[in-house]
Amino acid sequence: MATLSDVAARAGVSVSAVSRVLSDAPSARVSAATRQRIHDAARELDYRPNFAARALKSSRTNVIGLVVPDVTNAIFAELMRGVEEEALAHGNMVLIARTEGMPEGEDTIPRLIGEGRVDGVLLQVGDAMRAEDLRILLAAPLPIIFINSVHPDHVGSVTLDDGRGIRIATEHLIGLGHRRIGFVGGLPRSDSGQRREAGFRAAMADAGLEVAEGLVTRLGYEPKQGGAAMALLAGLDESPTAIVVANVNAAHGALLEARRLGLGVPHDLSIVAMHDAWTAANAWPPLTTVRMPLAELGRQAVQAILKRIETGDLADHVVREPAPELIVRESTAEPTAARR
Amino acid sequence: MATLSDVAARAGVSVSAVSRVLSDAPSARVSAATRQRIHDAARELDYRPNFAARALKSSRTNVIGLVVPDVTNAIFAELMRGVEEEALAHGNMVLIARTEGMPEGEDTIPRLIGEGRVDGVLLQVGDAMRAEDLRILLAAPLPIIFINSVHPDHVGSVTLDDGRGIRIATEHLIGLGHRRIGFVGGLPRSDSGQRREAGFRAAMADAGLEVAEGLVTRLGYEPKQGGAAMALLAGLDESPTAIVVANVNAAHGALLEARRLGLGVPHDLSIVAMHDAWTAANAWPPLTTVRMPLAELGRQAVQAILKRIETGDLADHVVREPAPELIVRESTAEPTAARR
DNA sequence: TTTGATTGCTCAATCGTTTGATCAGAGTAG
DNA sequence: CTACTCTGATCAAACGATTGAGCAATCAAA
Repeated sequence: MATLSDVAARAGVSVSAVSRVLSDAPSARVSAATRQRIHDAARELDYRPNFAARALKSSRTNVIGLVVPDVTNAIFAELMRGVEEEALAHGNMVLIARTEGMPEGEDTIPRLIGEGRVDGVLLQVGDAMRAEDLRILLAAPLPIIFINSVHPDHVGSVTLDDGRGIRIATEHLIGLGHRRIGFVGGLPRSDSGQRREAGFRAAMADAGLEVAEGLVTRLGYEPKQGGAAMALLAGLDESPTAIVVANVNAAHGALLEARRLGLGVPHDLSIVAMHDAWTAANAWPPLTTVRMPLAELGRQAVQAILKRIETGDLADHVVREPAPELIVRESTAEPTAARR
Repeated sequence: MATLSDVAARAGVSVSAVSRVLSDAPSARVSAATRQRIHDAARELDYRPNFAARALKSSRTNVIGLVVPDVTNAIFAELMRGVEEEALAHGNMVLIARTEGMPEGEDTIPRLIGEGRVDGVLLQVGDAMRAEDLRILLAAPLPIIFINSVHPDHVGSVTLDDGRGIRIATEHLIGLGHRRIGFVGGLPRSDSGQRREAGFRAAMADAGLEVAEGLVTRLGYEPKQGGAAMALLAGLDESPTAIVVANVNAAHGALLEARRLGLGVPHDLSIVAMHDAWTAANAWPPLTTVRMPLAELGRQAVQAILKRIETGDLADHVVREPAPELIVRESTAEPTAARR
């Protein structure tokens, strides 16, 4: 690989001249002719700055860490896409670290921040994140932006308008004529879970409908947990005619369990889920969902962290555009007369 | 962050002594007492080597690049898990780069290799990888291991025993009594696609069954393409009673299309797919699949590239253990008398 | 013509590690 | 007592880029 001094030699100038021209430093006083020769030489040698040298000198790696619970998730995939695109657009790369299901004793997080590998971290806290890792991250002298969660002692987050998304889902069911509506939520300690449940309650209240406490579950966002919630709700004396599921992954589990129990969807039970993913379209019946601006969330998270790194500015921001969108597929319908 | 010289100062020794002790260089002649003081000081300061400085000096980043078509894919997720775990076990980190669906004009690949960000690259070639990116990768003076594909002018790959996997799937259908079996394959130019189709033909031949050419499609691994293949096969005069789908993602599309067409699975049509993923268990009916050792593939790919980096050794290797495993769910059954 | 400012560069230190070369002192052999 | 050989360290030069300081030449103003 060509170095700065190779380019300098070829252009017949000093290394510093080359450095200044190629990174067009404002303090560069270089004639147009020299400038041209430098650019030519760099192009001919296909010069690319060695990132280790640059990082060492400037203590900027142009890498941002994306710490997520689980890469498998179709939802994170969309988020990652936004993060990656925006990062790239600003000349940054993304180093992904997973927090769940890691072998015992691994130390990715400490290494990520301790060895100076990243300029900042985008953190999506999952249900099973180790408290120790979170502590280390918060204690680190490194910019951190929380994605879709807020932390009591930490300013700097980008979140979705979860309440609005769930409200749209709930209003869809209400509009179809459902009155006994259940809620399959995230874990109670989950920040987004609380916001989603609040959205559900608000929508119900606005429609003058009562929320039967037995119809609200808080088991988690995973398919298995969605299935467990479904089993719970179906076993009730007064089971719901429709459910709002706070996460599309849980909705898949719920759907599977409903089928196991012989419940026809949407005939016996309507299901609407938050977040859209390709799996929703391929489910049977295809799931009605509310699409949230996940890619935009990722993009704005990157903007937030870069701003933080460059100017020190810090803020909590809610992503409202593009607005949540109801994708009506085949898992929701009017309640049957018998069950209304 | 503490540096080597901070540690040296605290231990009352020179920087080089610290460096040698902490990276326990064989050439280090240091007394046990000094050694102890150095270790203590390092621990007290929570010293971690600055990775930029280390990379600059040793031209080793301990980062390996994982270049995949698409992170969304549940199949890659499993692969990534294996890659990540094995890399971590050897003190390496993983930088993920996506090749499909990237904005025009991005230059991730050239930057990845040109700026010295990675010690080597694990490359999963997808259907839509840009020829230019592939050319750059092959031309780069950087170790590259192909994952589940082989390249004519390149030694250094780790592949699955695709033929064996498809054979197991096919034999399952034959065992159930199916004789008119279709194949939903990958694109003809795809390396793995060819191996899978060959496995299918071999299994059929061994059972003395003929492969009707109209029953073999080669549209691709994506859900949409699986759906298109399904439409094609269902429209045939002599449609199959069962199909082997070369990829579970395509199987989801096929399943959806079958339902659209009013085909009952498995009553009218059995479906078995290669690769297992959580989506398969959550489909309706849950898909019968052949689980391939994807995580192991990832692990061995890492081993291969580290070996390549350290010793220069290069080889093409097929991952046969753990052996492909048939996961019988509910999408396969004996053919109905009427359609046998 | 001297002074001062401006232009167009180059010099050299520095970031934190690694590593070959060097060196003082102790021990051993002759 | 001299000549070696170890032992246990230190010195100093890289790696490649950035950046403040310096310097020679040119030009305008006094």
